[in-house]
Amino acid sequence: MICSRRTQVSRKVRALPGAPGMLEAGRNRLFLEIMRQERHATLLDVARYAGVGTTTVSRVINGSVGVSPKTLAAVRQAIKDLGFAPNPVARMLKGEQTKTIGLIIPNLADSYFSSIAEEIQKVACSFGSMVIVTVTHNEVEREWVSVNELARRTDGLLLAPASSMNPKLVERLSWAPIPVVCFDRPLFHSNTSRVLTANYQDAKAATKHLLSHGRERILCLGGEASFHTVHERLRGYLAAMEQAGRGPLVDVSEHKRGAGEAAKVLKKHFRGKEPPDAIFCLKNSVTIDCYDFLQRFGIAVPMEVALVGFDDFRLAAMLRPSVTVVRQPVEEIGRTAAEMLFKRLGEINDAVRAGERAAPRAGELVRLKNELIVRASCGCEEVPVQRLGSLRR
Amino acid sequence: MICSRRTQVSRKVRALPGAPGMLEAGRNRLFLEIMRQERHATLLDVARYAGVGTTTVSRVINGSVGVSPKTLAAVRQAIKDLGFAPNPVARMLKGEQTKTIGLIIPNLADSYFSSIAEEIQKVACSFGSMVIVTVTHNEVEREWVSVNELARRTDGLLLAPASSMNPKLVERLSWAPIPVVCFDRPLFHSNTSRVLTANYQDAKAATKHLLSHGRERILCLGGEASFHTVHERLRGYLAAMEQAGRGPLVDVSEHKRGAGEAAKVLKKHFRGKEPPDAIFCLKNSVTIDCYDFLQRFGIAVPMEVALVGFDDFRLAAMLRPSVTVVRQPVEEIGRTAAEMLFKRLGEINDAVRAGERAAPRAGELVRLKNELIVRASCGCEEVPVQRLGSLRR
DNA sequence: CTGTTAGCGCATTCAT
DNA sequence: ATGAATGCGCTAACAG
Repeated sequence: MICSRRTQVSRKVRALPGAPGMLEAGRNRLFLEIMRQERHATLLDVARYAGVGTTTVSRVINGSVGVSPKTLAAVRQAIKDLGFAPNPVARMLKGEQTKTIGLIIPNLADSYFSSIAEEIQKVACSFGSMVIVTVTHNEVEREWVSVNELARRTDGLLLAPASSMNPKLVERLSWAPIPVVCFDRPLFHSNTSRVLTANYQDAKAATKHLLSHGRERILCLGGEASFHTVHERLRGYLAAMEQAGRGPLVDVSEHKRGAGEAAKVLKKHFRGKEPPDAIFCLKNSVTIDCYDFLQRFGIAVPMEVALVGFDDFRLAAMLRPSVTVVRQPVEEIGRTAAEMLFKRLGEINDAVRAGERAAPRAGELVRLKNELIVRASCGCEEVPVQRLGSLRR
Repeated sequence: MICSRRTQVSRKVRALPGAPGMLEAGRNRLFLEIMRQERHATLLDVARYAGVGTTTVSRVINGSVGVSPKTLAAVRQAIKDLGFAPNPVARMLKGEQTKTIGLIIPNLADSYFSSIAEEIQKVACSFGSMVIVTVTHNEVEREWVSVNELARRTDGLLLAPASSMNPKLVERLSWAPIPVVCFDRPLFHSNTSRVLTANYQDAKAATKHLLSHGRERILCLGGEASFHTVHERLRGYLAAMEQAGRGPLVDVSEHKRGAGEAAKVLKKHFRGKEPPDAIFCLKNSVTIDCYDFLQRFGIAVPMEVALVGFDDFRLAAMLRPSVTVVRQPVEEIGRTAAEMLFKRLGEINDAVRAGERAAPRAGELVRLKNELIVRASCGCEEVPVQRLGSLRR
């Protein structure tokens, strides 16, 4: 967008004869300036070149309705000759759609979110929109800034809220004239649509699975309990334990970066007089840290301790023992959220071009199902090694 | 950006008395309209509210130089009261910086690229810019579209070219008035800056490492050889083998999605009369597929077959045996590329606000070093299990 | 069917 | 120190 000579050059162009059937000389000059990339062709350039008005060109760009075949051809040719493409920024300023959506997630390096981002990207692309991604690192402050920046330059927002309890943000969003769809975590007391998974239910199921293996002292190891997702999973665990008449064993102390913290917590538990005989991890990274710990200290899985984690991860199936997990439908989450947003965007668009303001609609809630991927760490059998015979002759 | 009632409301406001020391009635009306989110406050609103001109408000926003303390305070108050924030889109249209950069990568779900994206995001944020991400899936067509879309609405581009040999794109970029930095892969015959890693050299080193373990029949397993990165790594492998006087053993047939293909290829090799005693994988996903195959068929690593892969991956250290890899400095790649872009952007900005067009500068080449992470799969010893004593008392 | 014109919100000369 | 006026590129009333 930086183009220092633009102003001067453009003045020159504007001084050119603009009558239909422009002089060859002027035409060439115009052509050259643009070809030399000194600036982009504008609508006006095309109009002049084709010897028509700007409106006509505009019409040709957006649908070509009500334009005589002859002019149409001329304009098309002009567009081609000049390599004209409408300036999206100018369109935005006119209050049209920006053809851009915002995606606000905690972290791009996390495969969970980056996979969702990939899906969202695809959907957006299919709707002819681009995606601006911002990262919050779960900090409400950064989220606030992102929302405000994006609200002015996007058609809609896809948001994994840094906190589910954020009245300030809720108010801001009710304010904003753009639709928002939350995913992974809800945003309480707001009427934004949400795409969530059955955290409670499937955590409960996972815990029950462990219980069905005869495990009694199941340690529930948490991520930060402040996240609604983790909170729900914890609730599921507690429900299952209570239902089974077992006392809960929970440690949701802060597991920040690095295996160090997890190891410390685990050591404490394994030094106790009644060490756990199973562990249920509420979060991807905790599962991995935990596995690392067990492996490093030679604690046999699943014989001594069974393990189930929430969230699948690449290679979970390739570890020995392979790790049983609750898998979230990652792709589906992203796809669904994006589709909901574009659906709403479509409605708004229709409303705008028909009557007035679109009817404010209460947000929907879509709850997706997770899947318990049974592998070996829970106590179920390992997939045996395949026959070697076929290879070694 | 969709706001159907805007036009009407704004007309009303514009008709309000605009004299300094605006009437309380008008002031309240203005205030209410904006507070009711019927529209965003504009520069003009602020000016009217504060009883000053738009220029003054503009000055206050950008630096506040040459404004009397009294007016300054008044304007600041007005901005606060009205919750005014400048519309970024309008600024863009004025030919200012868009405060947006474009990131074009093959895939967001790939942890290599998503980690890079995360870093880029951070850097951009620190420069007050947002990032629009588009995904090419290594298709030149999609890349072409992305570049063209982004060129008009961003200050600069960060690009992992779908193909290193793309004259059309090269020409288009020389055209575009925005700076481009390529990473991971170069773009031949273009003068864009590049951030690459020492693929050749470190692939050679990795191969040598395998050779130093006495391996003789080292199979080089490839990704798509069309990528420059893979090509370079292959060259490194070949150089090492030749230097060691060993015949190369290469299979870079297409390894598309799924372990199926890799398994097929590997089966062929292991059924041969002289099966490989080591494998060097040129690409992350191939390494994993390969490991999976070896594990599934019970081929002992590193005893029967040693394994080294290019690109580190999460859990490589936790597999048993752990996997030796060449690790690319992922974060550094992203950070460096982004910083180079913003440096260039700064130069251009300076040039624009000083004289004229910034001097076109030849692109730099930064080549980052990779690191051979020695773990167990190459034949080096496994890290032993830690003492249990400290845990079990 | 087609052209003229008036803004969208801001930054920016050029006056005062 | 301050303000009026102009235009960035485009769309959409509103005429012909």
